[in-house]
Amino acid sequence: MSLRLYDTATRSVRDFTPRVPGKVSVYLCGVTVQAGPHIGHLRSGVNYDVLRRWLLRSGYDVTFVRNITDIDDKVIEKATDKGLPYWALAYANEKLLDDDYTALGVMAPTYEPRATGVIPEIIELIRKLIDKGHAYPSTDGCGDVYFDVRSHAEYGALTGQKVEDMEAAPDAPLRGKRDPRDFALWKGAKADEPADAQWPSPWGPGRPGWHIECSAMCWRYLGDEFDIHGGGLDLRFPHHENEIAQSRAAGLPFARYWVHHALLNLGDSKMSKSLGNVIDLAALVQAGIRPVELRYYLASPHYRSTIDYSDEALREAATGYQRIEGFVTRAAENVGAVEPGELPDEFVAAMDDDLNTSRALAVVHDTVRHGNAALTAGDDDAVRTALAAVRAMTAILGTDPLDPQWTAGSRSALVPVVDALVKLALEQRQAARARKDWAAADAVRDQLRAAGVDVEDTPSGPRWSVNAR
RNA sequence: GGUGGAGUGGCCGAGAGGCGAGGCAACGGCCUGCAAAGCCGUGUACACGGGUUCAAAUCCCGUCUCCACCUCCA
Repeated sequence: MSLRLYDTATRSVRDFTPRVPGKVSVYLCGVTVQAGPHIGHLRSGVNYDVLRRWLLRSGYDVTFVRNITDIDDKVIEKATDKGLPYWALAYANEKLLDDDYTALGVMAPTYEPRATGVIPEIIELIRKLIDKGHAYPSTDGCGDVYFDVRSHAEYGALTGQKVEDMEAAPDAPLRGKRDPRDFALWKGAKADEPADAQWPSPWGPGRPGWHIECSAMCWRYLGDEFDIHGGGLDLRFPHHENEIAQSRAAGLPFARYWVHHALLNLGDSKMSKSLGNVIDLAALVQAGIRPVELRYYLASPHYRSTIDYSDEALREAATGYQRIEGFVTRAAENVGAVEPGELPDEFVAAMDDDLNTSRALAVVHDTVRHGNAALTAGDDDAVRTALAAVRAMTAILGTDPLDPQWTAGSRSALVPVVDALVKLALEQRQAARARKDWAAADAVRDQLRAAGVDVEDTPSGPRWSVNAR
């Protein structure tokens, strides 16, 4: 049994077979950095990070490219509003995105190209398209170059639409278009646009249209054909449809599998910058949610299921994560930090089945339950087995509680100091308990709790931990 | 108007013709001085109306509601 993936282009789950045995190339449509990221963007990062980890664990050599779209109308507009060059705003937002991805344990991509870094490839692609009769310069002399939608018979195949049935963009001035559905490959510079947002081209100064950059980046970094192209459901049309049209019409085979993740809704609609219904990581951290808990929340539902965000559901997820974390830390205290081991067959089957993380997580919880029972029974071998399995499984999801990514904070030099101090207090408490002075014993525990230290009595004596929040 | 998708127990969330995924919450029990954690047990849910079938949450027909896309969007 090996990986099966849902492919949007065929609307079916297909066996995944990479183009080159043993190697997988992935292109993920990243973010247009017009603003800082919200948790919907983070879902995207986490979902594909899980895909990537699963491919790696399956033995593939993975080349993972995720782009940054650093120029477009809104970036220019917002930068101008703030009196900044477009590139300063784009870079600042790119850093914010990177910070959040890092905080959530999303692995850095193999490469992260920017749209403005592939202008030569973009010009080359446009030239090919014009030569083949799939693109034409605007007839009104504005410097735009358009893709001729009618010239490409496959146009609409990805989303199952017929060109005739599509609504013509209501706000689109025809400018020099032959058909209102034709889209810009190159946008001629306008008089009021900043000079540093323009590049020379055979069709006059200007900048790339929205879609062509991705075709160019795929081509430049992954070649004529590659395995998986990913992105949000909202990008299927027009963005991905247009990418396919451009690349195929230019003679490139392009992506072999199309993976789209569902969106994260807040209220009645998807979280989006333009609607303003946005929550970011900083706000959640402020509310006491740890990044690993957010990651768990984002990775738990299937990637093709919409997440209707709610504080309550996020808190419940955090509690669920803490159950796993509780077992892992207690187990490690008892039998030492066992390294991640073999994956249970059921977990592998769930992940191979179009990355069914929910089903995979059920296996994690089952294993945790058995591990807890083993802990109570004092069966160290069983504890070690369960711990190794839980660590291996959670590592795939990127939520292994013992991963240094998440334990770094508690590895403070102060830990031994606190440990010594707490031990002193616990000695007092044990003494009080020995003489059955429950009031005094409970007072110690209450004071420790107030100071941020939880005390639990176990068969092997009291243990302490810092309050989760 | 066109194209995809969804409605599952108090909540979240898998499943997709017959065996009650899993988590959170709740209740009962065990353990505990108490607590916490943990373990055991308890819930018979699949939007609605028809139909097919020995058997339907799962298939078919119809209805309702919701989401996404067709315009910048992860």
